[in-house]
Amino acid sequence: MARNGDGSKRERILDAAVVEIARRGYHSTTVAMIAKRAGVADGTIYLYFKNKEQLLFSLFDRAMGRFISEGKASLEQAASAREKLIRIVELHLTLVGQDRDLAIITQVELRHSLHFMDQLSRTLVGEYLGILAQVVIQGQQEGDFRSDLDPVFAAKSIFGVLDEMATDWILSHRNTRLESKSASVVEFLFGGLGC
Amino acid sequence: MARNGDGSKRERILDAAVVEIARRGYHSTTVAMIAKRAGVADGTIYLYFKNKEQLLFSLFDRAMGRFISEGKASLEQAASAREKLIRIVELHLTLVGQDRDLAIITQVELRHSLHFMDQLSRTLVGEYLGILAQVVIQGQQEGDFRSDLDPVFAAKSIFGVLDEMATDWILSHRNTRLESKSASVVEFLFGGLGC
DNA sequence: TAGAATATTGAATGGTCATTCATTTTCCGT
DNA sequence: ACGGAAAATGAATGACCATTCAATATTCTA
Repeated sequence: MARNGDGSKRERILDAAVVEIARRGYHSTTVAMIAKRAGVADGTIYLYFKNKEQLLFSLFDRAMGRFISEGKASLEQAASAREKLIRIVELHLTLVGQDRDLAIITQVELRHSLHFMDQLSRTLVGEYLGILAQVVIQGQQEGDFRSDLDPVFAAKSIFGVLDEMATDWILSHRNTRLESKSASVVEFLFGGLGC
Repeated sequence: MARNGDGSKRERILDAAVVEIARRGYHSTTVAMIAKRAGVADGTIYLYFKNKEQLLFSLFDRAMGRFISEGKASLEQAASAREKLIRIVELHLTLVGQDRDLAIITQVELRHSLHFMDQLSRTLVGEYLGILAQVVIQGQQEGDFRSDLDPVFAAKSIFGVLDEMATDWILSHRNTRLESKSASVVEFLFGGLGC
Protein backbone atom coordinates (compact mmCIF):
# COMPACT_ATOMS: atom_id res chain seq x y z
CA MET A 1 0.00 0.00 0.00
CA ALA A 2 2.33 2.66 1.19
CA ARG A 3 4.37 3.79 -1.74
CA ASN A 4 7.53 5.82 -1.94
CA GLY A 5 8.68 6.56 1.53
CA ASP A 6 9.38 9.92 3.18
CA GLY A 7 7.14 12.92 2.75
CA SER A 8 5.19 11.89 -0.29
CA LYS A 9 2.00 11.14 1.58
CA ARG A 10 2.17 14.38 3.42
CA GLU A 11 2.74 16.19 0.15
CA ARG A 12 -0.22 14.44 -1.43
CA ILE A 13 -2.42 15.53 1.41
CA LEU A 14 -1.25 19.12 1.06
CA ASP A 15 -1.82 19.05 -2.69
CA ALA A 16 -5.30 17.66 -2.22
CA ALA A 17 -6.08 20.28 0.39
CA VAL A 18 -5.10 23.11 -1.95
CA VAL A 19 -7.48 21.90 -4.62
CA GLU A 20 -10.42 21.14 -2.36
CA ILE A 21 -10.13 24.27 -0.25
CA ALA A 22 -9.67 26.50 -3.27
CA ARG A 23 -12.83 25.13 -4.85
CA ARG A 24 -15.16 24.92 -1.90
CA GLY A 25 -13.62 27.17 0.73
CA TYR A 26 -12.03 26.12 3.98
CA HIS A 27 -15.19 25.81 6.00
CA SER A 28 -17.12 23.89 3.40
CA THR A 29 -14.29 21.47 2.82
CA THR A 30 -14.42 18.47 5.08
CA VAL A 31 -11.43 16.50 6.16
CA ALA A 32 -13.05 13.53 4.46
CA MET A 33 -13.01 15.32 1.10
CA ILE A 34 -9.33 16.07 1.39
CA ALA A 35 -8.61 12.52 2.42
CA LYS A 36 -10.55 11.16 -0.50
CA ARG A 37 -8.72 13.30 -3.04
CA ALA A 38 -5.39 12.43 -1.48
CA GLY A 39 -6.29 8.76 -1.61
CA VAL A 40 -5.90 8.16 2.11
CA ALA A 41 -8.24 7.40 4.97
CA ASP A 42 -9.71 10.21 7.02
CA GLY A 43 -7.70 9.25 10.03
CA THR A 44 -4.44 9.36 8.12
CA ILE A 45 -4.69 13.12 7.90
CA TYR A 46 -4.25 13.19 11.66
CA LEU A 47 -1.02 11.25 11.47
CA TYR A 48 0.51 14.13 9.54
CA PHE A 49 -1.33 17.16 10.91
CA LYS A 50 -2.57 17.91 14.37
CA ASN A 51 -5.91 19.13 13.09
CA LYS A 52 -7.62 20.82 10.20
CA GLU A 53 -6.38 24.27 11.11
CA GLN A 54 -2.76 23.11 11.28
CA LEU A 55 -3.20 21.68 7.83
CA LEU A 56 -4.18 25.10 6.54
CA PHE A 57 -1.17 26.67 8.20
CA SER A 58 1.07 24.09 6.62
CA LEU A 59 -0.28 25.01 3.23
CA PHE A 60 0.85 28.55 3.81
CA ASP A 61 4.21 27.54 5.18
CA ARG A 62 5.00 25.50 2.15
CA ALA A 63 3.95 28.20 -0.31
CA MET A 64 5.59 31.06 1.52
CA GLY A 65 8.75 29.07 2.09
CA ARG A 66 9.16 28.59 -1.63
CA PHE A 67 8.38 32.25 -2.21
CA ILE A 68 10.95 33.58 0.17
CA SER A 69 13.71 31.24 -0.93
CA GLU A 70 13.14 32.00 -4.61
CA GLY A 71 12.92 35.66 -3.70
CA LYS A 72 16.23 35.70 -1.89
CA ALA A 73 17.91 33.94 -4.78
CA SER A 74 16.47 36.40 -7.24
CA LEU A 75 17.45 39.41 -5.16
CA GLU A 76 21.05 38.34 -4.98
CA GLN A 77 21.29 38.76 -8.71
CA ALA A 78 20.20 42.35 -8.58
CA ALA A 79 22.52 45.10 -7.56
CA SER A 80 20.54 48.30 -7.29
CA ALA A 81 17.41 48.76 -5.23
CA ARG A 82 15.61 49.73 -8.36
CA GLU A 83 16.43 46.42 -9.98
CA LYS A 84 15.57 44.56 -6.81
CA LEU A 85 12.16 46.12 -6.67
CA ILE A 86 11.50 45.17 -10.25
CA ARG A 87 12.43 41.59 -9.49
CA ILE A 88 10.25 41.48 -6.40
CA VAL A 89 7.25 42.75 -8.30
CA GLU A 90 7.79 40.27 -11.09
CA LEU A 91 8.37 37.39 -8.75
CA HIS A 92 5.35 38.18 -6.62
CA LEU A 93 2.99 38.43 -9.55
CA THR A 94 4.50 35.48 -11.37
CA LEU A 95 4.35 33.14 -8.42
CA VAL A 96 0.83 34.09 -7.42
CA GLY A 97 -0.28 33.97 -11.03
CA GLN A 98 1.17 30.53 -11.56
CA ASP A 99 -1.34 28.48 -9.64
CA ARG A 100 -4.85 29.75 -9.35
CA ASP A 101 -5.87 27.29 -6.67
CA LEU A 102 -2.93 28.18 -4.50
CA ALA A 103 -3.60 31.85 -5.11
CA ILE A 104 -7.13 31.44 -3.83
CA ILE A 105 -5.71 29.92 -0.69
CA THR A 106 -3.23 32.73 -0.07
CA GLN A 107 -5.44 35.63 -1.13
CA VAL A 108 -8.71 34.48 0.35
CA GLU A 109 -8.85 31.39 2.48
CA LEU A 110 -5.88 32.18 4.68
CA ARG A 111 -7.44 35.45 5.80
CA HIS A 112 -10.62 34.30 7.31
CA SER A 113 -10.09 35.15 10.90
CA LEU A 114 -8.26 37.74 12.88
CA HIS A 115 -6.54 35.05 14.88
CA PHE A 116 -5.29 33.47 11.71
CA MET A 117 -4.12 36.68 10.04
CA ASP A 118 -2.39 37.71 13.21
CA GLN A 119 -0.23 34.63 13.15
CA LEU A 120 0.56 35.01 9.50
CA SER A 121 1.50 38.66 9.69
CA ARG A 122 3.75 38.06 12.65
CA THR A 123 5.74 35.43 10.85
CA LEU A 124 6.23 35.05 7.16
CA VAL A 125 4.43 38.13 5.89
CA GLY A 126 6.38 40.12 8.43
CA GLU A 127 9.58 38.74 7.01
CA TYR A 128 8.52 39.71 3.51
CA LEU A 129 7.73 43.25 4.60
CA GLY A 130 11.14 43.40 6.23
CA ILE A 131 12.85 42.50 2.97
CA LEU A 132 10.87 45.17 1.15
CA ALA A 133 11.80 47.77 3.73
CA GLN A 134 15.46 46.87 3.34
CA VAL A 135 15.24 47.42 -0.38
CA VAL A 136 13.66 50.81 0.18
CA ILE A 137 16.44 51.78 2.56
CA GLN A 138 19.03 50.74 0.02
CA GLY A 139 17.27 52.78 -2.64
CA GLN A 140 17.32 55.80 -0.40
CA GLN A 141 21.03 55.38 0.25
CA GLU A 142 21.68 55.10 -3.44
CA GLY A 143 19.74 58.31 -3.95
CA ASP A 144 17.26 56.62 -6.23
CA PHE A 145 14.32 56.68 -3.82
CA ARG A 146 12.99 59.65 -1.94
CA SER A 147 14.43 59.75 1.52
CA ASP A 148 11.46 61.46 3.12
CA LEU A 149 9.47 58.23 3.03
CA ASP A 150 9.40 55.92 6.03
CA PRO A 151 10.78 52.62 4.66
CA VAL A 152 8.33 50.52 6.63
CA PHE A 153 5.43 52.58 5.39
CA ALA A 154 6.73 52.31 1.84
CA ALA A 155 7.08 48.55 2.20
CA LYS A 156 3.45 48.27 3.26
CA SER A 157 2.34 50.41 0.35
CA ILE A 158 4.22 48.27 -2.12
CA PHE A 159 2.74 45.16 -0.59
CA GLY A 160 -0.72 46.70 -0.70
CA VAL A 161 -0.53 47.35 -4.42
CA LEU A 162 0.80 43.86 -5.18
CA ASP A 163 -1.76 42.24 -2.95
CA GLU A 164 -4.62 44.12 -4.53
CA MET A 165 -3.51 43.13 -8.02
CA ALA A 166 -3.37 39.52 -6.92
CA THR A 167 -6.79 39.57 -5.32
CA ASP A 168 -8.27 41.36 -8.26
CA TRP A 169 -6.85 38.75 -10.59
CA ILE A 170 -8.49 36.00 -8.58
CA LEU A 171 -11.83 37.74 -8.62
CA SER A 172 -11.83 38.72 -12.26
CA HIS A 173 -12.56 35.57 -14.11
CA ARG A 174 -10.93 36.78 -17.25
CA ASN A 175 -8.01 34.85 -18.61
CA THR A 176 -5.30 37.41 -18.18
CA ARG A 177 -1.86 36.62 -16.94
CA LEU A 178 -1.19 38.30 -13.65
CA GLU A 179 2.45 39.04 -14.39
CA SER A 180 1.41 41.16 -17.35
CA LYS A 181 0.72 43.84 -14.77
CA SER A 182 4.32 43.94 -13.62
CA ALA A 183 5.40 46.86 -15.75
CA SER A 184 2.45 49.02 -14.75
CA VAL A 185 2.97 48.23 -11.11
CA VAL A 186 6.64 49.12 -11.24
CA GLU A 187 5.89 52.32 -13.04
CA PHE A 188 3.23 53.28 -10.54
CA LEU A 189 5.38 52.46 -7.57
CA PHE A 190 8.27 54.55 -8.84
CA GLY A 191 6.39 57.48 -10.18
CA GLY A 192 3.01 57.63 -8.43
CA LEU A 193 0.06 59.39 -9.95
CA GLY A 194 1.54 62.83 -10.41
CA CYS A 195 3.21 64.24 -13.49
CA MET B 1 -44.44 43.95 9.80
CA ALA B 2 -41.54 43.91 12.10
CA ARG B 3 -40.75 47.54 11.69
CA ASN B 4 -42.69 49.62 14.08
CA GLY B 5 -42.06 53.05 15.51
CA ASP B 6 -38.38 52.37 15.72
CA GLY B 7 -36.77 50.20 13.10
CA SER B 8 -34.49 49.70 16.02
CA LYS B 9 -34.74 45.97 16.48
CA ARG B 10 -33.09 45.28 13.17
CA GLU B 11 -30.45 47.87 13.99
CA ARG B 12 -29.89 46.34 17.40
CA ILE B 13 -29.34 42.97 15.83
CA LEU B 14 -26.84 44.43 13.37
CA ASP B 15 -25.02 46.25 16.14
CA ALA B 16 -24.84 43.11 18.21
CA ALA B 17 -23.58 41.14 15.24
CA VAL B 18 -20.74 43.60 14.66
CA VAL B 19 -19.51 43.25 18.21
CA GLU B 20 -19.83 39.50 18.48
CA ILE B 21 -18.40 38.70 15.06
CA ALA B 22 -15.51 41.14 15.49
CA ARG B 23 -14.55 39.51 18.78
CA ARG B 24 -14.99 35.84 18.01
CA GLY B 25 -15.03 35.63 14.21
CA TYR B 26 -17.96 34.78 12.01
CA HIS B 27 -17.74 31.04 12.27
CA SER B 28 -17.28 30.94 16.01
CA THR B 29 -20.15 33.33 16.60
CA THR B 30 -23.47 31.57 17.00
CA VAL B 31 -26.79 33.08 16.14
CA ALA B 32 -27.71 32.58 19.78
CA MET B 33 -24.84 34.83 20.89
CA ILE B 34 -25.95 37.61 18.59
CA ALA B 35 -29.53 37.24 19.73
CA LYS B 36 -28.48 37.38 23.36
CA ARG B 37 -26.46 40.56 22.92
CA ALA B 38 -29.26 42.15 20.93
CA GLY B 39 -31.75 41.19 23.64
CA VAL B 40 -34.03 39.19 21.38
CA ALA B 41 -34.87 35.52 20.99
CA ASP B 42 -32.90 33.34 18.60
CA GLY B 43 -35.88 33.00 16.29
CA THR B 44 -36.34 36.74 16.04
CA ILE B 45 -33.15 37.01 14.02
CA TYR B 46 -34.93 35.07 11.29
CA LEU B 47 -37.76 37.57 11.15
CA TYR B 48 -35.28 40.19 10.00
CA PHE B 49 -32.70 38.16 8.10
CA LYS B 50 -33.07 35.13 5.91
CA ASN B 51 -30.11 33.39 7.49
CA LYS B 52 -26.78 33.94 9.14
CA GLU B 53 -24.97 34.69 5.92
CA GLN B 54 -27.49 37.32 4.88
CA LEU B 55 -26.95 38.95 8.23
CA LEU B 56 -23.25 39.28 7.44
CA PHE B 57 -24.05 40.77 4.05
CA SER B 58 -26.38 43.27 5.68
CA LEU B 59 -23.57 44.36 7.95
CA PHE B 60 -21.52 45.22 4.93
CA ASP B 61 -24.39 46.94 3.14
CA ARG B 62 -25.02 49.22 6.04
CA ALA B 63 -21.36 50.14 6.49
CA MET B 64 -20.61 50.59 2.82
CA GLY B 65 -23.81 52.52 2.27
CA ARG B 66 -22.75 55.06 4.86
CA PHE B 67 -19.29 55.18 3.39
CA ILE B 68 -20.42 55.86 -0.14
CA SER B 69 -22.99 58.47 0.80
CA GLU B 70 -20.54 60.34 3.01
CA GLY B 71 -17.97 59.98 0.28
CA LYS B 72 -20.16 61.46 -2.38
CA ALA B 73 -21.05 64.39 -0.14
CA SER B 74 -17.41 65.02 0.62
CA LEU B 75 -16.39 64.80 -3.02
CA GLU B 76 -18.89 67.42 -4.05
CA GLN B 77 -17.04 69.92 -1.93
CA ALA B 78 -13.81 69.34 -3.76
CA ALA B 79 -13.13 70.82 -7.15
CA SER B 80 -9.87 69.41 -8.40
CA ALA B 81 -9.03 65.73 -8.68
CA ARG B 82 -6.10 66.33 -6.43
CA GLU B 83 -8.35 67.64 -3.68
CA LYS B 84 -10.80 64.84 -4.26
CA LEU B 85 -8.15 62.22 -3.83
CA ILE B 86 -7.02 63.81 -0.60
CA ARG B 87 -10.58 63.71 0.67
CA ILE B 88 -11.06 60.09 -0.32
CA VAL B 89 -7.92 59.03 1.46
CA GLU B 90 -8.87 60.93 4.57
CA LEU B 91 -12.42 59.66 4.56
CA HIS B 92 -11.39 56.07 3.99
CA LEU B 93 -8.88 56.04 6.80
CA THR B 94 -11.06 58.06 9.14
CA LEU B 95 -14.12 55.89 8.70
CA VAL B 96 -12.28 52.61 9.00
CA GLY B 97 -10.30 53.96 11.94
CA GLN B 98 -13.41 55.10 13.75
CA ASP B 99 -14.76 51.75 14.84
CA ARG B 100 -12.36 48.94 15.39
CA ASP B 101 -15.02 46.26 15.59
CA LEU B 102 -16.55 47.32 12.30
CA ALA B 103 -13.10 47.52 10.78
CA ILE B 104 -12.44 43.91 11.74
CA ILE B 105 -15.63 42.98 9.97
CA THR B 106 -14.77 44.80 6.76
CA GLN B 107 -11.07 43.98 6.68
CA VAL B 108 -11.19 40.40 7.84
CA GLU B 109 -14.52 38.72 8.39
CA LEU B 110 -16.13 39.77 5.15
CA ARG B 111 -13.37 38.12 3.18
CA HIS B 112 -14.05 34.62 4.31
CA SER B 113 -14.65 32.93 1.05
CA LEU B 114 -14.27 33.44 -2.63
CA HIS B 115 -18.00 33.28 -3.06
CA PHE B 116 -18.44 36.03 -0.54
CA MET B 117 -15.70 38.30 -1.90
CA ASP B 118 -17.03 37.82 -5.37
CA GLN B 119 -20.37 39.24 -4.42
CA LEU B 120 -18.81 42.14 -2.58
CA SER B 121 -16.47 43.10 -5.35
CA ARG B 122 -19.22 42.99 -7.92
CA THR B 123 -21.38 45.41 -5.99
CA LEU B 124 -20.26 48.02 -3.55
CA VAL B 125 -16.53 47.68 -3.80
CA GLY B 126 -16.92 47.85 -7.54
CA GLU B 127 -18.79 51.09 -7.16
CA TYR B 128 -16.03 52.48 -4.99
CA LEU B 129 -13.39 51.56 -7.52
CA GLY B 130 -15.48 53.24 -10.19
CA ILE B 131 -15.52 56.48 -8.25
CA LEU B 132 -11.76 56.32 -7.80
CA ALA B 133 -11.25 55.71 -11.51
CA GLN B 134 -13.41 58.75 -12.30
CA VAL B 135 -11.26 60.91 -10.09
CA VAL B 136 -8.15 59.65 -11.85
CA ILE B 137 -9.65 60.48 -15.22
CA GLN B 138 -10.49 63.95 -14.03
CA GLY B 139 -6.96 64.40 -12.78
CA GLN B 140 -5.59 63.37 -16.12
CA GLN B 141 -7.83 65.83 -17.91
CA GLU B 142 -6.73 68.57 -15.60
CA GLY B 143 -3.14 67.70 -16.38
CA ASP B 144 -2.38 66.97 -12.75
CA PHE B 145 -2.07 63.20 -13.09
CA ARG B 146 0.02 61.27 -15.56
CA SER B 147 -2.06 60.31 -18.54
CA ASP B 148 -0.10 57.18 -19.32
CA LEU B 149 -1.72 55.35 -16.42
CA ASP B 150 -4.81 53.24 -16.97
CA PRO B 151 -7.41 54.83 -14.65
CA VAL B 152 -8.84 51.48 -13.57
CA PHE B 153 -5.40 50.19 -12.77
CA ALA B 154 -4.64 53.35 -10.83
CA ALA B 155 -7.90 53.03 -8.92
CA LYS B 156 -6.99 49.52 -7.84
CA SER B 157 -3.55 50.64 -6.76
CA ILE B 158 -4.98 53.41 -4.65
CA PHE B 159 -7.43 51.01 -3.11
CA GLY B 160 -4.65 48.52 -2.48
CA VAL B 161 -2.60 51.01 -0.50
CA LEU B 162 -5.59 52.16 1.54
CA ASP B 163 -6.71 48.63 2.21
CA GLU B 164 -3.29 47.54 3.34
CA MET B 165 -3.04 50.47 5.75
CA ALA B 166 -6.40 49.54 7.17
CA THR B 167 -5.56 45.88 7.59
CA ASP B 168 -2.20 46.70 9.09
CA TRP B 169 -3.87 48.99 11.61
CA ILE B 170 -6.18 46.18 12.69
CA LEU B 171 -3.34 43.76 13.11
CA SER B 172 -0.97 46.09 14.89
CA HIS B 173 -2.30 46.37 18.36
CA ARG B 174 -0.69 49.68 18.96
CA ASN B 175 -2.91 52.59 19.79
CA THR B 176 -2.28 54.73 16.77
CA ARG B 177 -4.94 56.59 14.89
CA LEU B 178 -5.35 55.26 11.42
CA GLU B 179 -6.05 58.63 9.85
CA SER B 180 -2.64 59.84 10.96
CA LYS B 181 -1.35 57.98 7.92
CA SER B 182 -3.37 60.12 5.53
CA ALA B 183 -0.63 62.57 4.68
CA SER B 184 1.92 59.85 3.98
CA VAL B 185 -0.52 57.95 1.84
CA VAL B 186 -1.38 60.97 -0.24
CA GLU B 187 2.26 61.82 -0.67
CA PHE B 188 3.09 58.29 -1.74
CA LEU B 189 0.19 58.08 -4.14
CA PHE B 190 1.12 61.34 -5.84
CA GLY B 191 4.83 60.96 -5.95
CA GLY B 192 5.65 57.26 -5.68
CA LEU B 193 9.00 56.06 -4.49
CA GLY B 194 11.24 57.83 -6.95
CA CYS B 195 12.99 61.14 -6.50
C1' DT C 1 10.17 -16.23 8.40
C1' DA C 2 8.37 -15.00 12.94
C1' DG C 3 7.16 -11.54 15.56
C1' DA C 4 7.58 -6.81 16.78
C1' DA C 5 7.11 -2.22 15.42
C1' DT C 6 4.95 1.06 12.71
C1' DA C 7 1.51 2.86 9.61
C1' DT C 8 -3.10 3.04 8.02
C1' DT C 9 -7.89 2.42 8.11
C1' DG C 10 -12.79 3.99 8.54
C1' DA C 11 -16.82 3.37 11.37
C1' DA C 12 -18.42 5.30 15.56
C1' DT C 13 -18.65 9.12 18.68
C1' DG C 14 -19.95 13.34 20.57
C1' DG C 15 -20.68 17.92 20.29
C1' DT C 16 -22.14 21.87 17.88
C1' DC C 17 -25.56 24.96 15.90
C1' DA C 18 -28.54 26.97 12.27
C1' DT C 19 -33.12 26.89 11.60
C1' DT C 20 -38.08 25.87 12.45
C1' DC C 21 -42.64 26.35 14.30
C1' DA C 22 -46.23 25.69 17.90
C1' DT C 23 -47.20 28.69 21.36
C1' DT C 24 -47.41 33.10 23.76
C1' DT C 25 -47.30 38.06 23.95
C1' DT C 26 -48.06 42.58 22.12
C1' DC C 27 -50.46 45.75 19.23
C1' DC C 28 -54.29 48.26 17.48
C1' DG C 29 -58.80 49.31 15.36
C1' DT C 30 -63.45 49.54 16.71
C1' DA D 1 -62.42 46.15 26.42
C1' DC D 2 -62.45 42.79 22.81
C1' DG D 3 -60.58 40.04 19.35
C1' DG D 4 -57.98 39.21 15.49
C1' DA D 5 -53.49 40.06 13.44
C1' DA D 6 -48.71 40.80 13.80
C1' DA D 7 -44.45 39.95 16.45
C1' DA D 8 -41.75 37.52 19.23
C1' DT D 9 -40.34 33.51 21.71
C1' DG D 10 -37.19 29.52 22.70
C1' DA D 11 -37.20 24.56 23.04
C1' DA D 12 -36.79 20.91 19.84
C1' DT D 13 -35.02 19.12 15.57
C1' DG D 14 -31.91 17.27 12.50
C1' DA D 15 -27.95 17.70 9.88
C1' DC D 16 -23.28 18.04 9.90
C1' DC D 17 -18.34 16.78 10.63
C1' DA D 18 -13.79 16.93 13.17
C1' DT D 19 -11.60 13.74 15.64
C1' DT D 20 -10.64 9.22 17.85
C1' DC D 21 -9.17 4.55 18.37
C1' DA D 22 -9.71 -0.48 18.06
C1' DA D 23 -8.79 -3.27 14.37
C1' DT D 24 -6.04 -4.39 10.32
C1' DA D 25 -2.21 -4.05 7.13
C1' DT D 26 2.50 -3.30 6.10
C1' DT D 27 7.39 -2.91 6.94
C1' DC D 28 11.37 -3.97 9.58
C1' DT D 29 14.69 -6.73 12.30
C1' DA D 30 17.25 -10.51 13.59
